[in-house]
Amino acid sequence: MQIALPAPPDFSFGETLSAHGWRRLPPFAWDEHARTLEHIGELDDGQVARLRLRESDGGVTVDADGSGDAAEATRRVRRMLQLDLPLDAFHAFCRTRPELGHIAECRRGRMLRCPTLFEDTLKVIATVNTTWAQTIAMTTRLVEHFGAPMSSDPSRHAFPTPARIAAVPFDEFASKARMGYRNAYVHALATSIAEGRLDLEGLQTEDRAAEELRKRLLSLPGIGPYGAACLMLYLGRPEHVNADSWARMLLSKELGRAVTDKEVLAFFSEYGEWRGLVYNFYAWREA
DNA sequence: TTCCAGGGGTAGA
DNA sequence: TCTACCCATGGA
Repeated sequence: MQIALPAPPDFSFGETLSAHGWRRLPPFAWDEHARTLEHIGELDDGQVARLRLRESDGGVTVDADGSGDAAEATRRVRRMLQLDLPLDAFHAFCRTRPELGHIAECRRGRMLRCPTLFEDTLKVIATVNTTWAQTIAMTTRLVEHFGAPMSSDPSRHAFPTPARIAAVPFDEFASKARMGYRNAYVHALATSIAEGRLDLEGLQTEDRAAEELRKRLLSLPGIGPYGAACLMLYLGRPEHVNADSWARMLLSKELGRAVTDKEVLAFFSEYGEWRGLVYNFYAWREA
């Protein structure tokens, strides 16, 4: 099955994929030569489908394996590429600031997301207080041990659903996932969703105030100010800066001294409602 | 051995 | 609201 998805004129396939490291985390696979992004996911009906995305004239072409539903494939790709995110106001703001002009010029502002908020959330938890190599290793173990295999190629797995993680006893999950103290966060999160006590995906469809959304995200196990800011950014609410060790390092380099998270936040406060996006696409991030 | 990496939870002030 | 401390894991 092939689907041609039109994209808005301010969309850039390459910029969206390179906005952060998500394309290097399984079950994403990026083919640099073919400029193709692959993702394997378990659909609502339990089927495991592989989506292959590539840039095409005026948008994106999606090749979907298996007999999956075109509407669901489309919905997942639109979420992954943030095709429904309006960027005109952000780009207009960027054009008023010399240091941000490159963002509008290069059509930056969208960030690759996973097909579900659950997958994004687990990956954010896997970036906390660890190295990027460990993040890749933890994510790989989640996919290989707990994700549903593809019927056409059982060596390839989807990202695990909450139900699949919740079905595994905690000790077994911890010994296979090896996520350290994050084991408890991930298993508790998956279990609360699987048991119907938490509607995580519902958080993104309800029209709630930014602060209310932030409170809900902060209440999730393993999600603090950094994680909540990341997830809000992915949900199109960029009014918080996901101050990480990279931000502290770069700002301390610029100021010639050690800086705190608070100083990082103060540095970007002038960008108001756009500060989260500005931070992620600030010129120094290209270095 | 010790430190620490794209922080979070908790206690105590 | 802020600080101090601990936290599992694995590489340097």
